[in-house]
Amino acid sequence: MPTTIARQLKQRRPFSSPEQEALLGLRMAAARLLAPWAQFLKTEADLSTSQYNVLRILRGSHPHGLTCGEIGERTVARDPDVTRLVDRLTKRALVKRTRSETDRRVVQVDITKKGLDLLRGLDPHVQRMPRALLGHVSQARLRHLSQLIGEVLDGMGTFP
Amino acid sequence: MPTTIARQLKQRRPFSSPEQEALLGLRMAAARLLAPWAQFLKTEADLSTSQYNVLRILRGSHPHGLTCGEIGERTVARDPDVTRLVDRLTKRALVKRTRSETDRRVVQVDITKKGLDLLRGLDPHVQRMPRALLGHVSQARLRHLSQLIGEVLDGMGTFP
DNA sequence: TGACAATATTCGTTTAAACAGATAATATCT
DNA sequence: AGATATTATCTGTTTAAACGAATATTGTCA
Repeated sequence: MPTTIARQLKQRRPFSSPEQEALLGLRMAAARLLAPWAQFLKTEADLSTSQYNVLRILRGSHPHGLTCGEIGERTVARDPDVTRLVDRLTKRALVKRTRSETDRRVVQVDITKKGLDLLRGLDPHVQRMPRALLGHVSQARLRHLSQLIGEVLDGMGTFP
Repeated sequence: MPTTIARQLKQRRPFSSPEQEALLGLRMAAARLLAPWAQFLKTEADLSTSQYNVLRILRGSHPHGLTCGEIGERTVARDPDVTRLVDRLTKRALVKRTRSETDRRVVQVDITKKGLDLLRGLDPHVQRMPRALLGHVSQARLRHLSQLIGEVLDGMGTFP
């Protein structure tokens, strides 16, 4: 018996529009995916999701590093908050700062060996997660799902 | 030109599996949906998403109210944390507590008129949101998306 | 040179969430 | 009646995020 989103939400009434149903479905899926993920990161590596994301970004541009501004752009955070986040990561020696030689205002933040090791230790679980959470859906359907999500993301409006 | 999730993520490599792509897609969609929502609730009504959810739940069982334990079950929160959340809502007179007559250990938490008014004021925006965010995708495709998400939610594994 | 812009930081503050531990009040069961 | 369980609270603490405001340093440009 196929389970509808309304059923999952223990909602009596059907949805008033396909948009409503899709949005609620995405929100519910998100909640069920993100919470375990955040939990896992915290217990396993004592990282918040933002911290993990920043580390991932930095691994992506290793060994060049990124400026605080660039990090802020990619994570939609404001400069002072980036500074503090980097502070916390620096305190644990997962990243390091170096003044740029060419423009001495900017600071290059780069992931350290310890940071890379931490991420590498997490990688197997990160690899495992998709199958653990989505393994019960056929690959053809997952491809279809990705296709549709791509369309949703592409040109998604703003709210409010 | 269709946009893939890999493109949205500014990722060079394609995904190693459909599961990975779908999971990342869901996470990204979630982030882009949930952040504006949280932002909106905060600026418009000074509510956190958990607070809003609790109010919604209470509206659903108005005027009977729910015990703290029941609220905790539905929001996966511990009792002391429920108490504090209810504290905050009580301080703003959005909910009220009443000792149960039959079992004087339990406290019935119920949404107040003020809380109902607050929710009602939000409702139009809540109605508007789905179209604002997803209006660019055809209804047929959204129905398809909901169908797939339903399958994902149904029998989703656990992680770790 | 001097005004202005850009970059990162510092400081202070507020907030909600999360967790642990202890306690009061009441029910229930033997 | 007494032991135990349940329900909600209180207390204390830690944490990260978020916001505002100010500041030092450096670069840019007229």
